[in-house]
Amino acid sequence: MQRCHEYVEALEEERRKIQVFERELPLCLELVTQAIEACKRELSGTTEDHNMHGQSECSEQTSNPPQKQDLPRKAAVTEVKRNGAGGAFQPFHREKSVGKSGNQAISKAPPSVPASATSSIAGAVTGGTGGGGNKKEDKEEGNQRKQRRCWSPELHRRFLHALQQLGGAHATPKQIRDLMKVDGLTNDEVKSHLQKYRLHTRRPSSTVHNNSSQQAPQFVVVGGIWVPPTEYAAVAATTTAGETSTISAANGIYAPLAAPPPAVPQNRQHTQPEHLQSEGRGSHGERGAHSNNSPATSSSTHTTTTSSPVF
DNA sequence: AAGTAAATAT
DNA sequence: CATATTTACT
Repeated sequence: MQRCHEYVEALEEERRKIQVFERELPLCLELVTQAIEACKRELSGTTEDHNMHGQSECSEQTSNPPQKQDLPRKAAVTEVKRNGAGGAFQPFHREKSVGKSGNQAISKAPPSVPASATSSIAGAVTGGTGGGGNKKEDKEEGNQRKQRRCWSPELHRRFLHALQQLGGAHATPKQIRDLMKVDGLTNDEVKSHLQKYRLHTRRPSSTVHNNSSQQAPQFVVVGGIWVPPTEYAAVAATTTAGETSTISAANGIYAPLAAPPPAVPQNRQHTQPEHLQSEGRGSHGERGAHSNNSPATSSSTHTTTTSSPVF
């Protein structure tokens, strides 16, 4: 029994190590977890003692007792791509793109693990995708689009941090990823985020359908660097001599961080002769009759939500 | 492997 | 309908 106990502990340690690679080795985690549970069952069976101690971080402990709790011992084959080096596994291939609307119900999250991560960030970082809860058990089906990586503020924070260390948004995805030190984060994911980031940092003008009347411009993007919601003004301040230090407001999206001030389209006084119509992006039949001085033009649709991308 | 555009998912 | 994230392509 003693040995068994030690075995369990060994397994648990193993599991802790694997946990980090939840995304990459879902099956491993599952297997080890199973083993542990099996051992524990046996132990508790042998001994009257209910060794249910530190069960803290085991399988889903959803606060949903009255739920059909059939053991999820059905290893769900999850996509496991990035097998960089000696990729030992190459799961099932997904048959290219499947019909668009056909398969939406059959894919959710991999192995869910509450992951009572040790440090604060660990959770936010490691659990990258897990932004939300994973309900339905995924059913088989070889196809499974990669789980959407959720860029939690934590991740974005790291992203920015890395970006800084590399000075500027010219950093290469790989470099960034390395500095971020986030497990499971792939190059492509970073690349993608970077793309978005760049898109956003670039003068978000033109398309901006801002009516000059719209309250005080919540954020003026002056050659700034995009900063995560609130906070982290510090980061900016630290790194470079923050010339312009006007952190955007609450839902601020952009923040100033001394940078080679690109042409900054300052406030446009009600200049009407300004033909901002830079690109005739396809179908934009909004511009009906201009000469209409009708007041109707005013805020027709309040839906004009100042979009605030969140990371 | 970096950039970028197109495809999808939310 | 707008965005966020993934894929495909170069």
